[in-house]
Amino acid sequence: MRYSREHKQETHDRIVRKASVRLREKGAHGIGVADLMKEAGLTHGGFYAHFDSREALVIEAFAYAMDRSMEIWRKITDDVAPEKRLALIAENYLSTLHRDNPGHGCSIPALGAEIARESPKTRKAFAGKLDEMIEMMADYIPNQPRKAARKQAIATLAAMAGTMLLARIAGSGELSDEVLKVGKDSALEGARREPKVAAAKKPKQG
Amino acid sequence: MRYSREHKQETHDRIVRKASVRLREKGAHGIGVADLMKEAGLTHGGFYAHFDSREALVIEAFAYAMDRSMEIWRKITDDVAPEKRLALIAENYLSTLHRDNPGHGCSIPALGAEIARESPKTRKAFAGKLDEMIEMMADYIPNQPRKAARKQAIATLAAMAGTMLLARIAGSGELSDEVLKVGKDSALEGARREPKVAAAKKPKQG
DNA sequence: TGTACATCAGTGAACGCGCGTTCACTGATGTAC
DNA sequence: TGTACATCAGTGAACGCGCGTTCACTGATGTAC
Repeated sequence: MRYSREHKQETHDRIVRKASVRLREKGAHGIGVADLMKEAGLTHGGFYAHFDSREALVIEAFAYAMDRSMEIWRKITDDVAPEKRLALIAENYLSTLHRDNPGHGCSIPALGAEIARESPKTRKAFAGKLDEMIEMMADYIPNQPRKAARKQAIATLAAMAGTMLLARIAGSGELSDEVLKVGKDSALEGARREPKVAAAKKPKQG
Repeated sequence: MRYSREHKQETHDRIVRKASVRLREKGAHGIGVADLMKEAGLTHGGFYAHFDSREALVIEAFAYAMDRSMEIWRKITDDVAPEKRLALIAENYLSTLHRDNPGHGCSIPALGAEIARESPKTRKAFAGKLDEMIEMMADYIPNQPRKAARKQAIATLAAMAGTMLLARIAGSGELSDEVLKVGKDSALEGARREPKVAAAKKPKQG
């Protein structure tokens, strides 16, 4: 072999890493193979030694981005009391820093709509990671039956993603800041409220 | 003039109408000028008699789509009690019908991310319509100071758009239906809860 | 140990294709007389 | 009234361009002997 055993894997990973940033910034169709390879310090011809197609890279880059998001969540909640974790994640998520740096942020508001329109294979890869993320959020909701925790996780993630989407549409001015602020208040309030509501609901279902 | 006075305007409107459907279905970059003109029963060469550029059509088509959404909201809430309007809108919004027909649905989950990345001009046009939509939703939240109503409108719209985005990522299976259901419960609950929190003097409805 | 060969990640030109846009032209109709 | 001309929405070929993908080639390094 020409290069050391790990060399190819390292290059592959570098392409994925750089692509995951640029794709979130510019959209799933917003940047070409040649430019993505240039980001990784390579020329475009070598692309197909690493990926079957552009779409295959999009899938990998997107999965990588979702994993990174979840890793960040784990890190920031590492030494935080269980009942405060969800609120902390929401607060981090709904920051101007996140809004203004889509390249290093959550893929859902950045790429969700586009990837939902791709081939079933791509969409399913996205859906799988989405479910992982929901499960992870549910883990951060203590003192609740699993089903209720999962519901709250879905509602919170939807509110977070929707708020970020609206904030980015609004730009970076007054309306955008207002949207982020409301999203934060609403998420924090939801985190406080939901446990009681879910507990009271249970006897009602009979 | 070759055609009757209204002919050109009618053609223009037809292009915008058809484009607004296809763009929501396929994304802001998912369909070309030639195909959009074919949708309207024309050939691509005539496009520039109606629009300065493709982007100009995207702006018009998107604004049209937002206006249509607001018109639908007005229609379905027309003879409904004021305090039930927001819940009715959310219920309609978070339906499988809406999820499975993005072409005739809300532009925010369909085009939001892409348009937020376009030129400032395009993004601002979107932001203006977003604000209109927020204001309209705030009008449907009675018995509240305006500022609180606006906050609730933003939170509800964000939750609605985020839920639809997640549901479309999830496809049309179990996870997707779960997402829609949770979104609906959460929106209805929010509509019930918020007024009490904001205004303690409001009498209970049971 | 040194030498010859095999490997294959990466290069860069080239491919076909579809895109947004331009442009000379058409021909049905409005207008002038 | 009828006739000649002007208008301009719409046509379709053509443009330059960038895209994803292919391919013959390169050359540094691993391996065989």
